[in-house]
Amino acid sequence: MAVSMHDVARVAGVSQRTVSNVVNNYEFVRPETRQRVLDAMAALGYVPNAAARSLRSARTGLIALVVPDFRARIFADLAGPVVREAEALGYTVLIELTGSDREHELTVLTGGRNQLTDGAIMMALSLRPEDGQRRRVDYPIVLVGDQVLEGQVHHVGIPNKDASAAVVRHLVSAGRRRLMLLGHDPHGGQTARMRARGFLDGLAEEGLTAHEELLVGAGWTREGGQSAIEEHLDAGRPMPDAIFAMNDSLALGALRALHARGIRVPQEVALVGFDDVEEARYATPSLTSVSPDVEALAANAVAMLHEQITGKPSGREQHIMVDFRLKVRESSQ
Amino acid sequence: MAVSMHDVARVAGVSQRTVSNVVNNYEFVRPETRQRVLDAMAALGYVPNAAARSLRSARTGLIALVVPDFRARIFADLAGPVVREAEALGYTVLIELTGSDREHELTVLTGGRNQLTDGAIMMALSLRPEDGQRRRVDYPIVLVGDQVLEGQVHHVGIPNKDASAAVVRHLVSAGRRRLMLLGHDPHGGQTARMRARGFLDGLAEEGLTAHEELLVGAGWTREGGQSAIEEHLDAGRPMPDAIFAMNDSLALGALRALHARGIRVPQEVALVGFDDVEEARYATPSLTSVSPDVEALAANAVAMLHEQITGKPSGREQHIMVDFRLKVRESSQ
DNA sequence: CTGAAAGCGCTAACAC
DNA sequence: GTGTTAGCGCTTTCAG
Repeated sequence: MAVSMHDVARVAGVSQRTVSNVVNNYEFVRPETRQRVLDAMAALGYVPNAAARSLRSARTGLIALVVPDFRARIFADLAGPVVREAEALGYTVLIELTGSDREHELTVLTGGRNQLTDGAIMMALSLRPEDGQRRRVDYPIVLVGDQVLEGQVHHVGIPNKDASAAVVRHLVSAGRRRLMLLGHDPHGGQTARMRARGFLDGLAEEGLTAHEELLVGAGWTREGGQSAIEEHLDAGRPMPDAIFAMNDSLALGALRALHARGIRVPQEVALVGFDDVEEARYATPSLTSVSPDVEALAANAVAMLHEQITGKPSGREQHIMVDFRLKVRESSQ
Repeated sequence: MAVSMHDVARVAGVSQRTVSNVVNNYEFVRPETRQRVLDAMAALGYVPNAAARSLRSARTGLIALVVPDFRARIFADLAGPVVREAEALGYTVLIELTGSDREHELTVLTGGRNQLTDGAIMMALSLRPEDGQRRRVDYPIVLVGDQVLEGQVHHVGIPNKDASAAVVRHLVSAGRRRLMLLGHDPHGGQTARMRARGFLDGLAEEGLTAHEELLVGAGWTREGGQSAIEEHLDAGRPMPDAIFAMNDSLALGALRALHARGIRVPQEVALVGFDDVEEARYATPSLTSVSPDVEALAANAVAMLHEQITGKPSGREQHIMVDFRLKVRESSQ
């Protein structure tokens, strides 16, 4: 059996209460008493028991990070900052992988399997807006990304619409006029819809209109991007002078297809992606991409969750949009 | 306050003990009693309290996955399989990020900050062999990757040596003779040393010897690979007809440098990497790479940890090497 | 098969 | 400032 507070108290010649006070940095302990307790703790190798503490305090100090999969770069990028921010507030992060399964995501929304975590940060891909109603109200949750639920659900989002419009402005100001949207999916998730909206709004603001044949559907993967471009070219459809791929995977796939067909980027076609994955910097040519502020995403999500957990009245907005930057690289200039 | 077993017992008209039996799938409960309890649980929305359970049973059901950083692809690749395997055995996975900090890795080795986890799977990069002595014996740990500590530490490894020798055989059988080792670091970590060893042994087996000037040091990053190749070429050192880069980042950096200098891959120089990151498949030309069996790595690590936690006598080896495959792609043929 | 009851280690209300 | 003490919700020993 591990050493308990009781053992420490006995060795230090104080009561358990005093040991607890020291462990929890309670202010009013005489310095010499504190030192005696600290010495006893060190001598015995005392480590507080998390289970007992959370049983008593009804808080576990654990928060869940619920993501579809770590293979997709954006989720892996999120993990580091979330862990760091959480640690700073005294939480430990626990991973939960949903595989984008709707049932699994609903389970989290309705309170999780057991009372293991104080709350969750979730990147949900399969929830529907009306699922918000099913949320268990006393389980703190912050949604990250795009899926906005109905009801009182805190949320930190990526500025898909604004950033997409910014991409259009960038391309048009560089003299491009025939813009292709790659990865179009009007009945897909909110991410796809918002990025398309930003693209179309951006065109409209510039006095341009979208060419139907340049709104190209494709799975949001490299294979998707590559084959969509190949098919487009092989079918002899109108040639764009710029391509906005809805994420970097699509863009890198497109780049490969263009390269294989001998079409020069950016001379003949400019190319812009979204997410700014690491590879974007190292592609040939390096890829212009939208870089959402992931650190801010993590920091806000953890802070909002912490506020819910501690029940602090929030001065913060319930919905936050983080900032973005357009990293202009070789592929678009 | 949440519903407790006591509440369920009262509603079902049984004792708390019986509820516990039902929750834990204890066999000898009369079916009708079981059903009554189940109904009561459903009616009250009962969820077992993890803290109380682990306080009582001295097991938390949590295991820590300790990695340097999720940005490095290999760690992200490991997370999914580990979580799945752990789940199958009834564990939940908790992330701990060390940032390759030796102190942090030592903390884990010596038992972790608190008794929050039943054990840990660690990918240690900064520990030294002698640190094995400092291990707290009653805290189950499985090391993953290469760093083997002295003493009784379970370990699942990647076959760096064998795989590197296989790369050499592949290149030689394709007619290459002047092989460069990129990323050489004879005083570096065990990963670098074992891959170099495999490379040199492989050459020796083929009756070839390594040219000193073709053992090229470089940081294991794209920048490292790129600048090392650029310098090598600019200095007019001997030109290899094949390059074995010790990881894919190095290889992709090298590819960029070769491309920039107009050297054709694989016609003039063949190129092989290690790790088989996703980008390897999508590089131009696609990159031949060693693909360690990450699923097996995860499965073995979790199984070994589980055995230590439950104190089961292990029929399994204490040190396991997982399998690998050489994915031959355009860059080497 | 089921009931009664003893803690697991800790926090915090209550005393002094 | 410090000691006493009552549980938090659960598992498990001992009876029946």
